[in-house]
Amino acid sequence: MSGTPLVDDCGRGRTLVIDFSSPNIAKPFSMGHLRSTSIGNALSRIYAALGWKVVRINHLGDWGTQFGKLICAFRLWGERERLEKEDIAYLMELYIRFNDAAKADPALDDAARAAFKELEDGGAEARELWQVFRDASLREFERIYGILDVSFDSFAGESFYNDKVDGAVRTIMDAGLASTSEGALVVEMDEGSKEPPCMIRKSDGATTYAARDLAALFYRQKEYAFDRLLYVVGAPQSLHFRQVFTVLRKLGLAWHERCQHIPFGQVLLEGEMMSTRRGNVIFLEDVIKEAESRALEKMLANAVSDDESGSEDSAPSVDISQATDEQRARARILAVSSIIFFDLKNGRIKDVDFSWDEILNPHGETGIYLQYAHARIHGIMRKFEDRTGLSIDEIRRTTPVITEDASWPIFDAISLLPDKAAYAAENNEPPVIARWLLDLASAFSTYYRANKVINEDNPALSRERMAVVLSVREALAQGLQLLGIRPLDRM
RNA sequence: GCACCAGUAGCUCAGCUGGAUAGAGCAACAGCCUUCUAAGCUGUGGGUCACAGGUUCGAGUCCUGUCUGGUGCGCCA
Repeated sequence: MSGTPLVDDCGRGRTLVIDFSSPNIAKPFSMGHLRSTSIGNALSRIYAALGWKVVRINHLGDWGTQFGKLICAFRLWGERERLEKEDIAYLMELYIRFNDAAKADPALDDAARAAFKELEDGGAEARELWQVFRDASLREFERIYGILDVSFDSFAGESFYNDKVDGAVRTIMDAGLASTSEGALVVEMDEGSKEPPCMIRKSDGATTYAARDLAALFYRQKEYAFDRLLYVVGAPQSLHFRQVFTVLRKLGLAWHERCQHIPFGQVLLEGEMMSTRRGNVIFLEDVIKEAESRALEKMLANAVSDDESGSEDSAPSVDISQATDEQRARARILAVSSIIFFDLKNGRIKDVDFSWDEILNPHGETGIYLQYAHARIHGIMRKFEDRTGLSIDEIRRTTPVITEDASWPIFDAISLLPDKAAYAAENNEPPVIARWLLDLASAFSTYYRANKVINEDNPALSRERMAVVLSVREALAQGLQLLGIRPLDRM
């Protein structure tokens, strides 16, 4: 723990259930998946800091016709050894191959639907394949979540609700809300509303996305008795959530008001939606690797120009393979910081066009800038006691005496955090914290340039400035953590 | 066709719920490393806040309409 909490625990005693990340199984983690993950993770941390009890749910897309496709593809071309060795990459290959083949031969789609029906009916072989696919995918996701420092309390995905859907449908029918339309079971929206009805059972009797979400809602309300339920899901699904929440309201369930869809804009590639199937997709790990090697390069170059006091204007050539494990670990955290921050610095609802140049840019309003400010304070701390003979701990424990005008803008910036955190939670907008961090880091950077903290001749000044800088460090660390970013002590 | 979302500097965006001369970053240009990390700091140029009305003492912010763009619209999830 880093000292006293900087935000009020106004959410004490309340429970938040937050559904985020929720990737579809059998596809590698793409930049498209990152948004829900980073926004959801940041919101989880912000609410938790405000005292809420937070239940993080990864509603895995581990059910549906797509598994019929995978099962079919595996029966046609599958090799166990490759699956075990290549995990998710192999699954994706099969998935793409199947989709291509189905374009030429539509009968394959029927076979896929049949295979999914087998799965739903509990066919042993289909079930076994599904389990293998799911396990392989989950292993891969857990690895990525480890890199991102994201965790979940539950991975109960769509398959988990398979045996709960009938109950949910029955509840809706018993309430007299369901009607039959073109052979399917639907709930009509409000009188006079132009919204299409919510379909809860297909004409062939199969369950729908909406029915599974309703089953999940009933289950979560019973299991967690939440005060708020957030769905961090892309904006294109707005209609779906309006329909589902309307069904809750029509059932007379007062808690429908506690459920909220938190939409966000899509990550586009050259103006188009990313699609694993079409192959125009950027994988998260490729971005992390590129950012990491650039960070390492800079890190090693800095170390070189540090040793040779000569002016090394043109970047010295460095050999990344010489990096220590410790340097690699730092570079990775820095890479992840810049990617997460890039995702969180702007309003949720905006679409973002993916650009290597922008996401890898080390200058300006970036995660790197924030980490740099934090690391520089640690740099001062490492030298302070030897040079001044003063104790950091002692300064930390003492109420600072403020005499310099330059100190005030810093404390003013810091003092905004509680309001920002409350506002960020109320509006479910992590970027509010991101913008506050940039303001604080910018104020600090200016201060840092103009006010040397270590001053051997003036202990009183050293004390005051150290107190200022320690407060900045704590606030930066706290803000970064609210966004799910691990602060670095050294760069 | 209907619904939802958006439109602020060349580009990417803030603008915390109506308050004074609209702010950052990137890009461009000009400066700053013998002193705590230059992944930084300082400065310059750049805006009819899509358009038109309305409410108000006051509108980038609220209302109406128009235009432009994005997304979605029962048997995918």
